[in-house]
Order: sequence, then C-alpha cells, then structure tokens
Amino acid sequence: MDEKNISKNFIEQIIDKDIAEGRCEEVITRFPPEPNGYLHIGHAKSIILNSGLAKKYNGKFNLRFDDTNPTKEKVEFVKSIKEDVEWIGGEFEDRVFFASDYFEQMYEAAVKLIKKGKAYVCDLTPEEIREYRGTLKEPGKNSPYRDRSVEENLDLFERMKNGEFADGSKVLRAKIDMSSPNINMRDPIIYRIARMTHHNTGDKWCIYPMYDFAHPIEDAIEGISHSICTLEFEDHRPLYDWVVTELEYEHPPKQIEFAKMYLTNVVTGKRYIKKLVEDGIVDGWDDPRLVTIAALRRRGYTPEAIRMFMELSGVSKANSSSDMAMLEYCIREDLKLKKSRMMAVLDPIKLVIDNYPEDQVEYLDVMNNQENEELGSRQVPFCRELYIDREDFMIEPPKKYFRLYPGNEVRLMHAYFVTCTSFVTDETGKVTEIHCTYDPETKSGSGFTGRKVKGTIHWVSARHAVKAEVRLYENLVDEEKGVYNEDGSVNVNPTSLVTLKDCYVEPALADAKAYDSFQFVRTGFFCVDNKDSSPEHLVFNRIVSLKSSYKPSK
RNA sequence: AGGGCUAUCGCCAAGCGGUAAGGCACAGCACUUUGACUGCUGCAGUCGCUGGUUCGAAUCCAGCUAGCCCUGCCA
Repeated sequence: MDEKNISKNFIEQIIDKDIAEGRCEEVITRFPPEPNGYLHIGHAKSIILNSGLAKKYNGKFNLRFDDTNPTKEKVEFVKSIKEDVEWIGGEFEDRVFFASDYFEQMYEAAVKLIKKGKAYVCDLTPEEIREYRGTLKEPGKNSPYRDRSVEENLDLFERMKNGEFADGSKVLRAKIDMSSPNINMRDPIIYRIARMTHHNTGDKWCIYPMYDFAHPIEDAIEGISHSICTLEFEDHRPLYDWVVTELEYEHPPKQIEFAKMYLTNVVTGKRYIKKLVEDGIVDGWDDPRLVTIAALRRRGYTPEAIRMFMELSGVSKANSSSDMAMLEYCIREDLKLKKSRMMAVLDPIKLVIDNYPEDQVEYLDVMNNQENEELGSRQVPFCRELYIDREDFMIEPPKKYFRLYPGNEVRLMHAYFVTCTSFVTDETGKVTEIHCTYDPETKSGSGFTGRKVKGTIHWVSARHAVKAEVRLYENLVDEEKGVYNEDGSVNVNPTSLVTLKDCYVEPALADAKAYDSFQFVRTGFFCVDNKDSSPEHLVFNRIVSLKSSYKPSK
C-alpha cells in the first residue's frame, strides 16, 4: 500500500555493491549468540537485521551458537535462545549450527597457519604476555618463542591437543605484528589450553579456539557472505580479514559493524540485567520491567511490534539511544486493530442508577473492536449498580472536564446517558457512591439524536464483574541517574511496579488465557500474565498506556 | 607511536556537490458511543567548530572539538 521507498541502510548499500561488483552470489547471514544468558532487545535488533537481510536478498539466515568457551556456556540457554529467535521471527529453518561442530576444522586451520609459519606456540605466562603486548601508546615486543621452527610448533601444538601440558601453560598465537597500533594484531592468542567439559563435545578437547580465530572460520565454513556484528568489533576486523586471507578461503566473508540498540529509561545490556536478576531486584529474566525478549513477550509485546520498531529505528554506526516512546507507538499500532476493546475499572467507585429497575439485567451487544468487524461481538451485562473509575467523577470539575460531576450528563459506553444526581462520601470526604438517573431513550444503537454529551465513560456491572489484579509497569531506572549509584548500589525507581488489587473487569475476561491481550477502554493495552493468572485469579500486565489529551489544569 | 569509529530537530534517521526526506515526541484544529483511533496543520535559514576548494558544500580538502570502542588465555 504505502510507498515503501524507505531508503536503504548502509549495510544494504554495501551488499548491493558487493552483488553488483560480483563479490557476492548469495546473501547468507547469521545470528551468532554465545549461549550464556537470555536474549534481549539488543539481540532482537541483530536477529531482525540479519534475518531481514537474508529475506530481502532471497538468501539464507543461520542460527549459530558461538560456544567456544565452555566456562560460561549452558545448555539451558540454547533452548531459550532458539525459542526467542523463532518467536521474534528469525527464520533459520533447519540451519542451527554450533561453533563446536567445527572444532576439528579449526584445529586443521591452526595447523595450516603453523605450516605457513604464521602461528607459533608461546610459553609465556599470562602476565608476561600482557607485559609483552605493550600498551595503547607503546608497541609490544616479540615473544622469545616467536621464532620456533615449524616442526617444533607442529609438535608442540599437537601435544597441546593431546593434553600433555597444563592449563594455561602454553598458547598458540598468530604471528602478525607486535608493534601494530592495533592491539588485536599484536600476535593474538588463537588457542588456549583449558580442561573443561564442553556442553557439546564433552571432554574430547582440552584446547579451545579464541573468538577472533574461530569466528571467521565459522563464517567461512557456513558460507556467510556478510558477517554483521556490533561496533566494538571494528578493531577486530583487520584480524578477521587476516584469518580468512591466510586460510585462503575462496569466498571470504565480510564483516560489517553497526551500532547497538539502546533504549532510553530502561536497562539494556546483559551484564546489568544479569545483576538485577541475581540481586533479586527483579523477579527473574522475564520480569516485565526488563527488556529481555522473554520479558517483552510476557508483558504482551508482539514480534510484529518489535520488528516494526527495528524498522523505524534504522541501522547506522552512530551510537544512539532510541526513545521508548517509539517502541510504545509500535505496540499500540500493532494491537489497536487486532485486539478486543474491553471495559475494565481499575479504581472502582460504585454508580447507582436510581431509576433503573432493581432486578433488571440487560445484555448489550457490543462489538469487540469497532474498527475491525472480524473480531465479532459479545454480550455485556448492564444493571442498576455499576462500577466506574474514580477518575471519571469529580465533585468540583475543572474547566473542560467532560466526565461525570453533579448535574452533568454523560454516556455510559455502549449503554445509556446518565445524569449525576448526588454522591455519598465517608467521614474523610472520600466519595464512596455516586447516584444518577438514566434516560431509556438514549440507549446505544437506538439512533437517539435528541441531544449530545461531551463525555463517554466506561463501566462494569457490579453484580457480574470479575475481580482482577492489574500491574502497572514503569521505567525501572531513572534516565538521569543511570543503573548504578556511586556506591555501587542499584538505582531503582520505586514506582516501577504498582499492583492494583481491587480491579473489576467484564465477565467475558474470565475466560482469558495467558498471553491474551486486550485494550482496556481509556486505560491502555493489557496482557494476561503467563505466570500468575488462573481463572480464579486474573492478573493483567500493562503493555502500554493510551495517549491521553486530557490534561487537568493543575 | 597510539589506533579505530562517530557527529544532520527533544529521540531515531535519510542525504553521497545543485540549494535539508521520513518516523517518534510535541503543539493546534477537526472528527469521535474511548479526551483513544483517524484526518489536517505546525515543528532544522541550517547539518559539532574553523578555515579552504567551487558558480554552488551537510556532502570534497585541511585543522580543531566532543563522544564511543580497544592493553581477557571472554565473546
């Protein structure tokens, strides 16, 4: 429909050029997480970018677990990552790979480098290696083991593999340039000895390749055309290129870097999220205040909304922080036509219609979504006693307040016009009950045009409503103050979670299942919590509130 | 003897030598059985700064400034 003439991002421009100049026959991308934690919004960007590129260019998208360091990796994460990637819409089909599946080939690649005189076994201790590396401003100096013969290196490396040396006693290093201004090129370590049980290869190996060596090989083996990663790997690109060049791959993959996704007012970054979870400040990886994919899903965000958000955010190399308001716009946009519009009263106050028959109940036929007939309709019970939201009534209304106040007439949504006649307060002055009269002529759908009202308020039948709990989520941390205070304590917004206990929702919502989401008229979009909800105890998480243009003057 | 990258509206972001797209946010108006939605209108004389080249510069050149990243046997 719309002109999708959105200009191409810089990565697409690079790919176009590679195709035009014959450097690339098929676009193959990958998402290469290390299975050491849950995925978050930042990973979502990478998944959507990589899989989106594959789709646009009729190529392929692989999911690859970068499991070259067994200490930090756990099988549980493999499962959750797969689910999250699928949920977000990354179509890897049957192409799930593990870096550890390539250990044999990586070993051979290392042997090849040794034979070419491009790698050597180094006996320096970790401390010595650090000293020899030099600093940011000073060049490093050559390891005394740098000039070992090919034969000796071959022998030593094989014995490293065979477990003849203690952990950490020897490493294999690429022989590049100890005086390079790029520290990554100062004879980087490409293999270390570590007796650890790997989740995939068990105890088969006691030597493991380092990222800088393994990653380009993984990409090359899978035929990745464009290896897209984040900005901090820019300095590693020369090494990446060195590896694929020295290994003489016919179609070397190309690394392209982009800026990470940051969001204002929320904790992005796996490290911080992990700390919040470990410190018990949030209740698990899927706490709806977090931006892990699991949390967003539990909160009611849809993959479509997240994809739209990434589309709108764009891709560039400038460090930036996207506005939460944009994500919120996307979820509203996605949900508004897809979800039923229900009435729910979050802060109830009783409304009695004095001239409505005591025993009468009417079932009103209500469209689930006035803008989408496909969603059908439901019967909503209406009777003499209702609950309305406290904020929809004022004793002394400010200017431009259209809702209920003594003497004012409003529409009860989908029902009748009512006029407030009186109200009851307790000893503290708090309103406890409101009385009104209704006009039977004004029934919704009757075509009544006699007079108009400015306000329409929502309600639920006191006799039929279902009690529920509603959780409102706000930003977990203050934008200005950041995640940590100076003393290292976590700086959490105390109002980041508010639970409203005595809410009333339409009876139809009693059947709602986990992850079902709805628009609550006037208040926003809500999702049935996947953890705490049962038919007896409904819990709704607020996905996002509606924009309101009513601003009470002070 | 440091290196790499970045800088265009409050937030993202196009722009690739021919006279500043778009989205979010915000504001106003209209419409409305949700003060939602929708529709319309407004919102950068200027592109980090200073010079230079050019008929013409956000785009090219030089110098400067600011921010991010790099000294794991992590990824």
